[in-house]
Amino acid sequence: MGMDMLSSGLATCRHSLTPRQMQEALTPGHLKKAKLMFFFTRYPSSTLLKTYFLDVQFSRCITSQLIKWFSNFREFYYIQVEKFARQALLEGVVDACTLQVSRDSELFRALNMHYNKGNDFEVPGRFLEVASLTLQEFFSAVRAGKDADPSWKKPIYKIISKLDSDIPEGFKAAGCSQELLHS
DNA sequence: GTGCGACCTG
DNA sequence: CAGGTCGCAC
Repeated sequence: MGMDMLSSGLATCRHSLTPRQMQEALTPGHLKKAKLMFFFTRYPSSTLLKTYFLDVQFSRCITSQLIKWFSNFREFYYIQVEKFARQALLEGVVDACTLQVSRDSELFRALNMHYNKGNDFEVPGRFLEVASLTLQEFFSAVRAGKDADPSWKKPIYKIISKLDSDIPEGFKAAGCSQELLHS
């Protein structure tokens, strides 16, 4: 009721900055690059991001936007995995161990479609391992009825957050979006 | 106070 | 994906 909507956070980006200060926003190319980076890291720190987007003039807004992107990536990722985990449960899967995400599985297709649209990047095998583990964790949790707890996903996030791997140096190159589009 | 993450919404 | 809110930690 009448409260000012001036909450802190991303919305505070609009300030009286000179044209030169507020220049250089993130481009579609940066987004594409970020999506591919997701195959290696699900929880990149702002520090790490700064070292992989050397062509970006970081500001609180830019940093927040990049962090937000990965947050959105994770959201999509976990939703997809959970969906397939529940589906496997309904289909009568018994051993969580038998749930492996391969390059020809439907889950992979969905994820690859989202983060690697043109399928022009070779997804690292490590990502398949992480995805498989995530799938198994969700499967086991749901099967055990853990989802009754409002915060049942937290333990899973904790596990997955420790599985980030190093990002290839090639990603540091400004126009890497082009070179990476091989194989 | 600020930064970050999850969750919800459009 | 961006916008906003809430909660947690520093």
